[in-house]
Amino acid sequence: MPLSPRSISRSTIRRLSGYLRVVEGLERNGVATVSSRELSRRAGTSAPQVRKDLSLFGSFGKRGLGYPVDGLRAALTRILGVDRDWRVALVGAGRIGAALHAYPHFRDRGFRIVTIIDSDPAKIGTRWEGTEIRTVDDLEQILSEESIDMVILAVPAEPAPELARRVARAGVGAVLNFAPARLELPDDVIVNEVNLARELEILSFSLSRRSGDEAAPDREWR
Amino acid sequence: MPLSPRSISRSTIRRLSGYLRVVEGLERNGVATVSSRELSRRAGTSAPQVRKDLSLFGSFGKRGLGYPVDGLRAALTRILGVDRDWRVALVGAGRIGAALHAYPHFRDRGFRIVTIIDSDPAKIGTRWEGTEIRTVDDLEQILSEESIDMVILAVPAEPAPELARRVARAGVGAVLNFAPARLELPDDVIVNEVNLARELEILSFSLSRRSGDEAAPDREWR
DNA sequence: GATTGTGAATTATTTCACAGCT
DNA sequence: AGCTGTGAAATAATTCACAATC
Repeated sequence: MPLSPRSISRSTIRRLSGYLRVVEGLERNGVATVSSRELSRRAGTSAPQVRKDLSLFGSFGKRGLGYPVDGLRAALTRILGVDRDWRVALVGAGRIGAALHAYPHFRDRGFRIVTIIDSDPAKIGTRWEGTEIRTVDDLEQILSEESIDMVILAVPAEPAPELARRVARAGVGAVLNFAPARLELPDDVIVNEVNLARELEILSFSLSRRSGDEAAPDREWR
Repeated sequence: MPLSPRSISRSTIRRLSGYLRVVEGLERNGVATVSSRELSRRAGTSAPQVRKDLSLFGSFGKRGLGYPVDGLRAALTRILGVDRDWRVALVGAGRIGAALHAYPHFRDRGFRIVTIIDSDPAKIGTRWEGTEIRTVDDLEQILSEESIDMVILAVPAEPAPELARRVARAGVGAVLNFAPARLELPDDVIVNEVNLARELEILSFSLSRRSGDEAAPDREWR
């Protein structure tokens, strides 16, 4: 029963998030307990994997019975740090920014977009659902004054690395980057990347080797 | 020099996509060759990793010199299957759908959104940049008539699993799922999930264990 | 009888280190 | 001398299997 396991892999965190989603669904349906087998089925992994993942953080189940749904939901919420609200700044008020700003599941999870920042003079001063769009010129000041915990960076690739550096310098500890550019930030800033084109490339890769590629000579690639 | 390596991990594919992005940038800057060291630095991985990843598909470099940028770009484009156009259907014309439809990097990569499908009667018949929004009632017929290769599923969680089944039944081989729901599809359909809330949860998890958690007793989670 | 929690075994992935070209 | 390509070694992740518990 490790209190703070030394290091948790990103895959494990992803799965924990999946378990939380499943367990919330079960709770809404009034299910009282769930076995690792059932949970794994619904989360798309294996039962031993579920038990191993959870055991990294404590002992939440009862042998012979399974896991209490409410207790597990509470534990996962706490482990993932979503038992509190987080102050989020949206940097970039383009189309992706707009979609993210309106995304209901962020709010449901306690991710509160409390400020929006953009560089387009036509947008500065306008409001999205009551939240004013402010100028990127004041980036550092806004992030610091608003006690921002995380930044969602939804800007084009070109300005992204420099903006990310400014965000980091303002003391923000975590960045979710939607720009197709690699951010080089100090180790104490957590960066998570979402590259939308890459997700389609994975499909394209897999589809490509489906049919007729068995005999492709590698000479073709010089 | 394996022609069609048996199985390639998802991590490897992700990295290949990263190498392609880097190499395209180098090419635009007129760089002729790149070493595994330089490439790894720019892609955020290690030099042996780059060499291992590439060697899974062939031998693209020259000892003593490095990799020719143009040849490597061509090879990666081919490996990832983005040396051709793909016919993509967007299912779900909400805000996320709108952002994805306008996303320039999809088109740049040959992912052509040739049809848009929604369930909202108010949207059916209207057009986005010339592409008509069609009714989900005709989903199967549209996907088949339009020879759709991939579907981007940008709908709420509730209808997602059933819609995905219909997409699969229509013979589409790949789905990029933005709905926070797990899709259960036959093994011959490739599914890739993007869960936006999860990406913030990863940040939240990491931020949470930054400070003051060393002594948290696990009793608190019962 | 069912199911967890967990060390041990297995499998997968990454890194090392060096022979072989340029 | 510099750098790739790759088997071998090391590390990480997953699965197994079973004692402990309900």
